[in-house]
This record gives sequence, C-alpha cells and structure tokens, in this order.
Amino acid sequence: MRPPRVRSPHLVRDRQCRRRLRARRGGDRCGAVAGAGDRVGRIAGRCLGSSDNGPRPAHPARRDRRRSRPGTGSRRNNAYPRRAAERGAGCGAGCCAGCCAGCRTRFGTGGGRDGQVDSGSMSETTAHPFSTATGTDVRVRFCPSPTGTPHVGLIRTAMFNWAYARHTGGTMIFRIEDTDAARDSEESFQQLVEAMRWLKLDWDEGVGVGGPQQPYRQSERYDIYRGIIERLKTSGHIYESFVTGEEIEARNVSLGRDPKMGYDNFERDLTEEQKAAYRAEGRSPALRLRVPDSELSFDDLVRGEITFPAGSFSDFVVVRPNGHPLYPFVNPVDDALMGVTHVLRGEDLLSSTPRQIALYHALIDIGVTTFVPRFGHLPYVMGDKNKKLSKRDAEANLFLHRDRGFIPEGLLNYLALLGWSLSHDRDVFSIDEFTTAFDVVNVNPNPARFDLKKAESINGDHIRLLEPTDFASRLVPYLATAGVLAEPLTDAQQAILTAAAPLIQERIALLGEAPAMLGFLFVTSAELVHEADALASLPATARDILVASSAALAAIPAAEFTHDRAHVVLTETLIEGLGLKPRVAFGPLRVAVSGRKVSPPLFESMEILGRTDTLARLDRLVGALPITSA
RNA sequence: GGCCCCAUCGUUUAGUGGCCUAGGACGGCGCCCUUUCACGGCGUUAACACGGGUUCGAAUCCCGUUGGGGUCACCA
Repeated sequence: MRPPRVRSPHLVRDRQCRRRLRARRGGDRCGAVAGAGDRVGRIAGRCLGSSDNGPRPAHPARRDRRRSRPGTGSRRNNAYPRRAAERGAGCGAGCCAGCCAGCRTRFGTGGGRDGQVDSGSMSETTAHPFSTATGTDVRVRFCPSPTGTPHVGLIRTAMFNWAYARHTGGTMIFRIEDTDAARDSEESFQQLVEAMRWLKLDWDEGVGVGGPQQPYRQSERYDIYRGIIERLKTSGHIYESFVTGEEIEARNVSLGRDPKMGYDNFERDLTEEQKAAYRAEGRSPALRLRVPDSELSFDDLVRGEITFPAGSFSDFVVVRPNGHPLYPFVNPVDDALMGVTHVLRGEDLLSSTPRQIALYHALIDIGVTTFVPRFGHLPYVMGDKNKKLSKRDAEANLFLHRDRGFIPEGLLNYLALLGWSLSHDRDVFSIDEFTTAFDVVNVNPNPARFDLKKAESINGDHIRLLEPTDFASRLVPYLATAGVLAEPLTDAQQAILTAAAPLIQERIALLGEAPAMLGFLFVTSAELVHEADALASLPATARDILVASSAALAAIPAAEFTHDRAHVVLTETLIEGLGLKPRVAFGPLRVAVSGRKVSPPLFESMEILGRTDTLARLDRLVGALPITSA
C-alpha cells in the first residue's frame, strides 16, 4: 500500500511565506518584468533574512499558481506586509519572516474582557491578527442551518471540517444556526444529527455533547448576542440604520447609480435629531456594522490570497429592528466565542468574508476574541447542469442516497474525491487513510460535478471490502423496507441470509439492489412471482428442460444436494445429454427458481433453497407452461 | 452591471519549469472469463480554453482575452 501523501509543515510554511511576499512585492503588472520580478521574489521568499537555507522542496505551492488578479489592488495589499514586517524580526530561530507559525504568539480562545476600544484602529490589521493555530490547537466547526434535508454539498463541507480536525488532532464543533424561525424546523435538525451519526462524523463539542460554550443551538443563545450587541453599540462599531431596502435602491437610482449597488453607508453619522425624526415616523432602526473604508485581504487556505477593494463591501445589517440578530452577525460571533481557528465552508460564502473579517476586527476591539480565523472556501458540488447542486435536485439529497443503498464508507470516499485526491493512482480508500492524508491546503479550488455513476462504482468497491457478516447485517434494513422480510429475522431467515449474502456481495454496487436479488429466497415456491420479462425469455423447449432437470435433481439424495452436485448433474443431463448450450439450458431453471432473468448464481441458489423447494419450483413452472414437444 | 472565484480527457482528478509522447479512476467502446446479471482481467477512446510574454525549456510562472460560476437580503 502506498504511503499517504504528507506535507511537511516546513513546506507549508514555505508556501505561505511566498504568497505573502508576492502580495507585498507590489505592482508587477507589466509582463516584461513579471518573470524576473517573480524570480527575485521567490528567491527572497525562501528565507528573507533567515538562515534557513538548507535543502527545501523545490516546488512552489499549488496555490501559488493562481494568477494574480488585475485591477484588484492586491499588489498593494497593506495587511500582510505590515504583519510580515512586524514579525519579520521573528524568533531568531532561522524562520521565514512573517511565516513562522511555531514562533508567533499563540492566540488563545475567548480573549479578554476589558472592553477596551480604539475605534481609530479599526483598520489597523496589526491589531487584528489571523489565527496561527496548528496541530491540536486547531478548532473547526460545522454549523448548518436546519432547513430541509441534508445536502451532499453540505455533508462534504462537514466531512472536510471533520477530517481536518481529526488530521490535526484538533477539535470539531457542531453548532446549529437556527436563527431563522420561518425556515428552520426541528425535523431538519434531527435529520442533520442523524446524517452525522450515520456517517460517523463525530464532534467534540456541540449539540448533544455539550462543551464550554454551550448551548450550541443559536436559538438558545440570544442572551449572549444581546450583551455583545450592547458592547458593540457602546463602542461605536455598530450604528442605527432606519432606511429600508426599497429606499436604498431608490436612493441609488436617484443618485444615478446602479440600483444594485447596495447600501452606501450614508447613515453612519446620523444626528440625534435625524434619528428622532425617523422615530417620529414610527420607524425603529436596524443595526449595521461599520466596515473599514480600506481594502481587506485574507489568505484563503484553498485559493491563496484574496483581496476585496475598499468600497466593494458595505455596512451590513447585523440586527433587525425587532432586536433579532442575523446570520452575518451570529456566525462570526459564535466562531469567535468558540475559538474557531479555521473556517472551512462553501464557496458561496466567499464574498461575505470581508464583512465577517470586519466584524471580527470589531470583536477583537471590544475584547471578545484576539484573532481572526483562517478561511478556506471549498469548491461547489455541481449538479448535471453547470449549476451548483440545488436542494431540488434529487442527487443532492443525502438520505436518498442512503435509501438507495450507499454505505457511509462509499459515499464519504466519493465525496472526498470532489475537490481532493489521495494520490495519482488510487481513489478507493478508507476513512482512516483519508483523515491521515487530508489537509485543506490540498483542496482543489475548482467546482466538481456530482457523478452518480462514479459514486456508485466507488460504493460497490467499498461493499466488496466489507466483512461478509457485516455486509449481511447491513442488508437487513433494506430487505425489511422492501418487504422481503420483517425484523427480527427468524433463525431460518438468518441462515438463508448468511448463506446468500456472499453470493451478491460481489455483484451489487448499492445495498438497495439486494431485495430484488434475494427476494425469491424468502418466499415459498407457491408465492414466487415469475416476472413477465423472465417468462418471455423462455425458449420453446423450456418445459422439456425443466422436466429433465427435475428428474435429474430428484435423483440426488437430499443430504447431498449441494451446488456442486446440482451443477454436475444438470450439466450431464442438459449440456451433454440434450446437447444444449449452457445459456439456453440454464435460463429456464433460473426463471423457475428465482422468477427472474437475473439472479445470484443458479446452483448456489438451489443449494440454499434445498432439494424439496427447488423441485417444487421446477414443477410449478412446468405446470404453468403449455405442453409442447421438443 | 459592481465585486469575487474558477479553467487538464465526457466526468473527476495527477501534475509544484525538464521525469509529459500528459498518469489514474468512472463512463463509453471492444475482447476474455462465465450457468444469467454482475464481479474480475486485458485493450481502447479522450484533455492542457485562446492569445501574448518570461525562459535554453511552460500544462506548470506573468499579462490579457474568452468562457463558466458565485455574490450583491432586515435568508442562512
């Protein structure tokens, strides 16, 4: 077995270092100098005043391949250079300046409560450092909102978070974001928990297991939010906004701007008189967060450095007029409170990241936390069309896949392949291999299509990997649901299942295929249904074949009725005796025994059925057939 | 429209300036095995979006173009 791909911390550090240096290099927009500039940057990036000149991986980061964006101003980033410079003196241990995760201050969770505010430093990135947590300090979370049935994209996100926690030895938090009473449901919440349990994605803190920041359902945390809202209000980070959405649009139109331009922060400095006037109209204000007027950058774990220019994100509503806090507020607040260090989430949240970071800066200012988490935006899981898999698509529904007979091992394996890979030549692996090898920095940024065929194939491989007894027991719920048998099984049923399961383990990709394959074993010969297409496939000589077979099989003593004997006897009788082709000879027997054209291996099936039942089935089909002569 | 993200076979991935005539898997096609269907085995099909630049050398670095996607809520 090939060893899993492992990235050394060294290499990762090197990468992050280069990325930052590139960001700091400034204006290498001109193609003529880009190459040279890049090279210089690389060389400098290796060590930057460090003594760490020893042999190191010769390859730049995969993410370094990203093209720098024109016109985004990312070359003039102000955040990283400053931080890098500040830390550049570093630890003297020969680390790359600005990149030495091991030597920088460790930012704990929680943070102080001194409430000190310096609004003048709101855009001062040095005061708002990103998390440097590694190893067991890593804290990730899965925080779905309970609306609808679990979606495979959502599950993929849960799995990557979980895998990162298990890979690093960090902590997995499971929180429920149920702040939308209109859409949330208890049923959906239960389904989320059920999905996680089914897939064995466990969590260390969160719903059901508790933890230092409980409760973990946001609907039970409103008191906590209220306190923070007050502090943010007092500190001036959030302010009252009276205008409605329609009014914002109208304002943009009247100012000759794109109506979609959004809010322009015009209520930041409302006077008390103006506010009173609004109140006199019967309005009550929503609360908005004051975002910095400068650009905001972050180093995405999956995509590299991303910069949003100043003005591309505006003050946003964090609390409704009725006091109800909204997702853009409670999500970062809880992340901060819970000490989340790595936010791994869907790409759809990418464009809201600058706002979140702005909120984080405010939270740091008032002492709720001391750091901003790292972000990693996972690629979409797409459907058939070039659209992200919608909840409306059947393929998106996790439970539908489960009901069709995906096993957790298979589905997880396939989902892991959407945006990640273990190695160049293997795509079937265990969950342990996955967590051992998984690192979010290796996630591929491009969106992936959910390919059912491939998913089923991977699932089939995992089914084949199951212990036979395990496989048999996993079949039971599917057989029960299909009405083939009822739980608990009788001893006789259990014996049949144990004997028959191995016959189909090698030939199905989905557990849901089992009832059709095995159903005939759990009915009497009288109850057996002969399927229409099976009957239609019978040759004119079917009756003679069955009669001859019946006589031959009857000659076998009951105690010696094994698949080998049946095979030998029937081959002698039909192939050698009647001169038939195997395909022609055994077809009618298959129909008689199983009622179907497709079944588990014929002779093994006969053995499981036993001599008496087998003969009864042959006789029954003979009786149903018109008399012809061969 | 503004902003952001993405770009290797049909799909998913490997690829980290020379191991690339671009590898694996799924799918498709063909053959073998065979008591059916499968499983398995063998073979085959098929991709670096385009244009520049840097370099002795580019799938890989840079710029641009094109194409796709997302996001612009008092939803999450």
